[in-house]
Amino acid sequence: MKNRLKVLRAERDWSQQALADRLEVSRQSVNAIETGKYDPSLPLAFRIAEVFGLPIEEIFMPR
Amino acid sequence: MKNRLKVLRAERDWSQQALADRLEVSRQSVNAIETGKYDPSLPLAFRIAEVFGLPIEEIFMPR
DNA sequence: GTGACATGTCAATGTTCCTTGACACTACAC
DNA sequence: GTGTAGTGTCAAGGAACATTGACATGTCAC
Repeated sequence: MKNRLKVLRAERDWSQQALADRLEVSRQSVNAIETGKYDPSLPLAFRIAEVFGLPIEEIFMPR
Repeated sequence: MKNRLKVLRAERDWSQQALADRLEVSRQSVNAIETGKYDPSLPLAFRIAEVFGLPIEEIFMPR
């Protein structure tokens, strides 16, 4: 699962910590998802989509 | 996380086993997701969306 | 009433997600 | 140089996801 988190975060000039705060997860979780160590849970994916105001499909994509 | 799996499956007249086969997961996993025991992983949610030809947001919803 | 299918659920096990706490490195300000 | 912010990564633990195998129930055809 690839994702556009890093770009979306950069567009908004948010640090990993700032995004983590908005998502109410740890900074390590944001970093792990961004660097592809694992995928977010579905509920977290929904929160990420909400924070960025985009559908899940425009943030995450297979492969 | 609520979901419309049971209805979507009924519309297509698929058994839980038939859906599980298409998703390449166990029947128990389909049942557990349908009955709300837990949420699917993000990759599985994508496969579910693909199988039904719908965006994730039209199958799963918060609360 | 026996057989086949569909569904719900349980136990036990393994993997993945998410946590806290820590350490290293870079870059930039002071 | 010292301090601070940002990022990447590790270890260890707990919570959530997914598995196989099994058993119970109900329905429907035959």
